[in-house]
Amino acid sequence: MTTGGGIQVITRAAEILRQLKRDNSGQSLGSIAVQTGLPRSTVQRIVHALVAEAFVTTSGKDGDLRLGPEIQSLAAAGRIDVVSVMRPQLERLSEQTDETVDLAVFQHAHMVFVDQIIGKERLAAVSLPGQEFPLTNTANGKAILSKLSESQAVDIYRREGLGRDLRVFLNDLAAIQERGIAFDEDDHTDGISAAGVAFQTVGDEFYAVSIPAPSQRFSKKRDMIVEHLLSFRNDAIAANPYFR
Amino acid sequence: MTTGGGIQVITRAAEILRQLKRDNSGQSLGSIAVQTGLPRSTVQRIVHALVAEAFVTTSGKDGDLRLGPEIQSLAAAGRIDVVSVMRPQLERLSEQTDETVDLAVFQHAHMVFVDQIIGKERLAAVSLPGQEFPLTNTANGKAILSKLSESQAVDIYRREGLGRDLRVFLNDLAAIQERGIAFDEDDHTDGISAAGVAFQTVGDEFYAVSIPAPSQRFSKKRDMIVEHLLSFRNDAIAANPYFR
DNA sequence: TGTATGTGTATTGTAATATGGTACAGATGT
DNA sequence: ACATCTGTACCATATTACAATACACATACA
Repeated sequence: MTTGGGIQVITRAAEILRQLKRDNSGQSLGSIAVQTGLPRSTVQRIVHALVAEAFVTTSGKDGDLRLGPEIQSLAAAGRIDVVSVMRPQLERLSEQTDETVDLAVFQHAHMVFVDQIIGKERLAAVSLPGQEFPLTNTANGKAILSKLSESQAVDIYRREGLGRDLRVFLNDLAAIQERGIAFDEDDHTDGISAAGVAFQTVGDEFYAVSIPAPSQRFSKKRDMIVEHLLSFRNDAIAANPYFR
Repeated sequence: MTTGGGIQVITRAAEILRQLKRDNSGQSLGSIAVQTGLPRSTVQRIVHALVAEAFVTTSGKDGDLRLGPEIQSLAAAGRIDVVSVMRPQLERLSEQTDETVDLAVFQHAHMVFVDQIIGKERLAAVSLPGQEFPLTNTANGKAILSKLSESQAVDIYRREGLGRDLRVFLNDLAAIQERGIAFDEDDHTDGISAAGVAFQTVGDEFYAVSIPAPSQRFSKKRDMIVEHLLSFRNDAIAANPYFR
């Protein structure tokens, strides 16, 4: 897929690894050869080299090639700290809108706040980092739900069991997917509304950024907040190779 | 002729990646060349190829090579499910000891139970998966603390603030490190004692396996439980390349 | 301001290196 | 018994990776 980058073996090794990423349930040399279009003997050589480096594992059995432990180890060392990476961007967003900005991560079927820039016009109720929130009635929660598979979303919808109509809920999610932004209008907390956008890391962690405000003020600034949130998504997220 | 694994470029590319793993704060071509003993121009070629595959990132500035996003992406696909991998081993452990076996993960300065095999002699109080526990007064918690850095351990000790002496606590951890096993004797729950061992994944997640039992029975079976826990650590953990 | 040493980049002749066709030994399942 | 899969091994070939060398540009030091 990727354009040739200088060294043939490495391009091919990467192709093989990406092929394993596509299906990591245990492939054979032949399977990889067919899928990548490489000669089988070539695949064999390269795979052997990758196994020697623990980038690929051959768990004993036949036709059983998977991504290996060294990749996990490298990933652990290369993991970026989303909070500190996002910090300056969130501060900018807060300045632009003059509002509080929240960063939350999706974890164990919950939303967890992990960072917050407090706006100039301080709210009475501020959510503390570490605090957990539901997904189905918050802006950032719904933003994330719209990025999950429908079955996952429905699971969470059922678990949180707020007495809404499933079809209305799914329509809502569809609209969020289309616009790329979610809203909470006095739903989670009476008198507070919010808008939120979601993104995911290449490591498949889900994050959401939301801007809450007293509903009166929110409705006045709504268009402006939406605009800044969406351009934030372009500048800070779409531009960063670690996010999607 | 070939060192280590078959294909020279791949061996070298892996060396370079491991060098970046060692220090991912942004290295230069020259630095990598020196550290790996490879010619600078060779390092340049290989790094360029790795950048083209997004295994390495060059964040604009000079001397700024880091592990890239594709590694995170591969790691996400190759991540193993510790619970299902451990399940059969834990079942065996439960059969061997005739006791309940718990698996917990270290998360956000807490212990979280993620799996449990209920022993034949059922306890009255069973901990449910998902439930959180402190570290400083549980067997699996202390087992994990003994694998963390001293500063981390002390942080958690302070946060959980149970009224013990810090020096006694640190001595306890040292003993656990040495023996590889931790104990809780009527400490977390009166009448219940437990033994626990900890391990970590190559992705640097920390897990612990513990065996709790009513204190009377525990003291009778203590040696036997210890023996099986330790050999479990050899068989299931030290033998698995994903763990350490 | 000159010198030294760092950065990344580009070129190029050489031979070492990866290549991939071909063949083989076992499984597995038609 | 045949077809088709698995992984493994060999080895002549020239494609391929190799690394010395030179360059443009920063930064630091004296």
